[in-house]
Amino acid sequence: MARYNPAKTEQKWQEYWSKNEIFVSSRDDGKEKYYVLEMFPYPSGRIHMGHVRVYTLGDVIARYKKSKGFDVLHPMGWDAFGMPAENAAVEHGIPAAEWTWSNIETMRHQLKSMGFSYDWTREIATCSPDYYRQEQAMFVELLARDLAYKKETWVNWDPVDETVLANEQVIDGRGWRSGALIERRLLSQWMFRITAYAQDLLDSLDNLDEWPESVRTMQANWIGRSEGLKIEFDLANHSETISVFTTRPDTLYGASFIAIAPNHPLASQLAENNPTMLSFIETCNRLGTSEVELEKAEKLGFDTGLKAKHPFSGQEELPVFVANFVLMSYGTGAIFGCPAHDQRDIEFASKYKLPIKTVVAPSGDFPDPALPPHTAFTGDGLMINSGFLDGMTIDQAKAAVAEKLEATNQGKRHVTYRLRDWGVSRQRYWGCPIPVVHCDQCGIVPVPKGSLPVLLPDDVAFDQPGNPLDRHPTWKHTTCPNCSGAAERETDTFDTFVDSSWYFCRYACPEFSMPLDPEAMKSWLPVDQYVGGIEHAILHLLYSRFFMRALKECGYVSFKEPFTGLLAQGMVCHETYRDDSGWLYPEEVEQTEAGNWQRRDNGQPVQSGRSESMSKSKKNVVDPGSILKTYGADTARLFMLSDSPPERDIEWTESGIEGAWKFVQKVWRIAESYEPIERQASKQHPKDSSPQVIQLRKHTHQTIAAVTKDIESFRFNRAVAGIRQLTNAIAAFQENGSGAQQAKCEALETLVKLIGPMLPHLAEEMWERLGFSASLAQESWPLPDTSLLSSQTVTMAVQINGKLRTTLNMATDITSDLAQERALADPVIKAHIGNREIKKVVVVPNRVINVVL
RNA sequence: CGGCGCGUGGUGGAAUUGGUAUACACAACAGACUUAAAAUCUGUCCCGCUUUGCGGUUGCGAGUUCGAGUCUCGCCGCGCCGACCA
Repeated sequence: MARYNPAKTEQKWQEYWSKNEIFVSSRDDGKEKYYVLEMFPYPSGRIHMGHVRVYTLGDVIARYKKSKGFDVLHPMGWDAFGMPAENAAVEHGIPAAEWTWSNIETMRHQLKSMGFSYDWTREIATCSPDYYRQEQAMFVELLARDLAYKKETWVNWDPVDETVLANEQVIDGRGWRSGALIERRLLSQWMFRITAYAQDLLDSLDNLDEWPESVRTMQANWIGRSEGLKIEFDLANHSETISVFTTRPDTLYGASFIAIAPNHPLASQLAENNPTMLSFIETCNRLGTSEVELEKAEKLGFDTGLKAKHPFSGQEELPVFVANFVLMSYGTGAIFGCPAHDQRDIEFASKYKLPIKTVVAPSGDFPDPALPPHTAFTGDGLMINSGFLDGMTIDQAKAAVAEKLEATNQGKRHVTYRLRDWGVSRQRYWGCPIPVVHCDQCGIVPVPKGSLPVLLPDDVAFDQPGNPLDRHPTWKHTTCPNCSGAAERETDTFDTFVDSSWYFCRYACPEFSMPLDPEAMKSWLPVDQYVGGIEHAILHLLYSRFFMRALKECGYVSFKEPFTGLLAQGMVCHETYRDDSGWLYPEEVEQTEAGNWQRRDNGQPVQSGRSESMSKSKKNVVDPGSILKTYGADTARLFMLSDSPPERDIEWTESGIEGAWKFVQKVWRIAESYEPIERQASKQHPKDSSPQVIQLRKHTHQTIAAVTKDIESFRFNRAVAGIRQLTNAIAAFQENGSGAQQAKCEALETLVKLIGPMLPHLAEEMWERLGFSASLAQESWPLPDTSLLSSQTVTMAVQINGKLRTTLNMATDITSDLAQERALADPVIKAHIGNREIKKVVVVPNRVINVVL
């Protein structure tokens, strides 16, 4: 008996699928469409285990849906712009484009060897001019609709690399590459007006019921809607007014100061004639953005000398501070401080000896002796010391203050969001050029659609820090499309999140001459099932949701939610190993008989650490390439599906992959040992079969029902468990009597169909061996025979006072009375009851009988 | 500090959504086959006891219920995310 040879078999079927265009999608109006998509990879060089996991999950769904009769769209492409290509250019002198395309080549080959059912004719790469020209065309339209604009914003500036850094690239106040101290700088940046849709992005989350609750909550928190009041404070000694946003207007009588952000316009104005204030503001701006520094940062203020008039009394004057904890980017950039009822304000007030006036009386004991001193009371209570508000609840007081201030035009109810507009400018080379020119005469002029794409130049130099586009001898010099005078190109490129905000649309019409083909959009979009990592739960998904709304406004699409269903899968983890020299790869260590770890090369002891997400920096990675070579794609796929549910992290283990390998071999052995019988005969199941034969048939059909349900709900680990049980039943089946061959044949054919989406190569090979000539990939999913699903008898639990005492077999249609009678007649139960009195008997049909004493 | 999630054997995890806790595997141990190994097959495998049985067990403690891994409250522990959002 030959062992299953994955290398040979897998290649055979991959060639077959490709040659016969099994997975090339085209719309057939007779069928319902199903678009399944996994997040496309960044072409970093080689695929990693995370890719294997997410693409396996998507492939199971795609193959399953195809067998259920859907017109499936399952494409793949490349998120191909981004920093690593530039780093390769800097470090190894390889042009970014060349590096990227060669990585794509390698990874495409690797993905193909995994046997994924992609329609490769629709492949796209975001770095291809065919792709980014369309992105540029869409940008021009967003610009025309004021959904894109240029604005001065504060950014993290790395003075050594001469580039803007994202928050996550600033580590402890220093640039992640250069190590230079990061400055806050005001730079002119391109922005997308995502805030225009803040409310809709929030409201629509309610309709995304096929998304995980956690992702919806994260998005809602990110958008961060708060309702409050804008209050205008007149100044006693200045002509300006200060507009303040608050969610606690009820505490207005407790106000003891006003604080404005260091970069508030009024602060800048005052600092012009006040060097001390200017230097205070500069200190604030230098403050790093890292968590640690913010955590430690003391609340600091600078008294401007201005006095604000309390809107109610008009008499009371509140000092106006510039304070480092007030953010210009939220609300109005100014607050009123009510120390008694806000933790930040009480810290500030304690430092600067400002009054602390209680206006909300707690119902219980406050201050709570258990709490540290200087703790603000933020709970519920009734208003005191607050004039006309006294005695009201917080909510009543909020409404009363809003009403009164609105009546006198000193305030207005206002909703504000934590969400900021999306800054899309990057001072980088390897990205989509932003298609505008800067003309001295005409200002910012979009590049006309006929002149697109604005191509990235190939001949760029990385010998200096900063953006090579900016230094290119010729590229940025051009003429104004408007006046034909000399003009300069925009040298910023797009954030790569822009590229990934619409790629899923382009798959539907990869070669269309305009951004999107309306017909294709109608046929395929939105994505029915999106699969990807939880790390993109906020930004990528939110940006895509915004982009669809923007495209809808431009008339390209008619929907606004891009992803109907979302499956967020967990990470692939592995133990970490290290010794004095640093981290070690799993293949560099081995386990001793005592269970300790040591180095393979010199036997020195090695520390093993906890299991963490696979990452190159900790070297706890396993290369899919070597796994593929040793075990083949099907085994790797099975490992990813068994044991753990998709949304949870999985631990990569040697024994786990061995277990998957053994199962693949076991299934193959069953197929090998089986002599195919006459096809016609197998269809007829005789009526005089033995109970064992009927049992196998029932098991087969129950497995179909269970596995179908499990796949529909993405519980692949359960599906695998069910398939393993059926496999064990077939292996153990020794009957030869009437109907035995037919039953075994039916079980085997079913098994092959059920493993089809998970182990497609093995399944095809077995299908062929069972005597079928057509590809399994084109077969339909089995339907259970419902007459075999129900059983005449069921095992019921009999409890006494909720404690299991025995089990009894009963007919499924037995009446409750009869079931109760039989249970009470059972000798075990009788013995337990003894001569105690029965208070009550609860009968749950086909489940349990509980005798209450 | 806040938000969200999780806690079931040595391990990954099941549990018909309030109804027989530990399915399916991994590891371990014992046995069969073998000159031997690998592979394969069979058996044991939550804990305790006075072992045909009895008692206990889903992080800990309470509650609701005829019945709780599942619902409620309070602790403890772990993980992820956010971070001065007025």
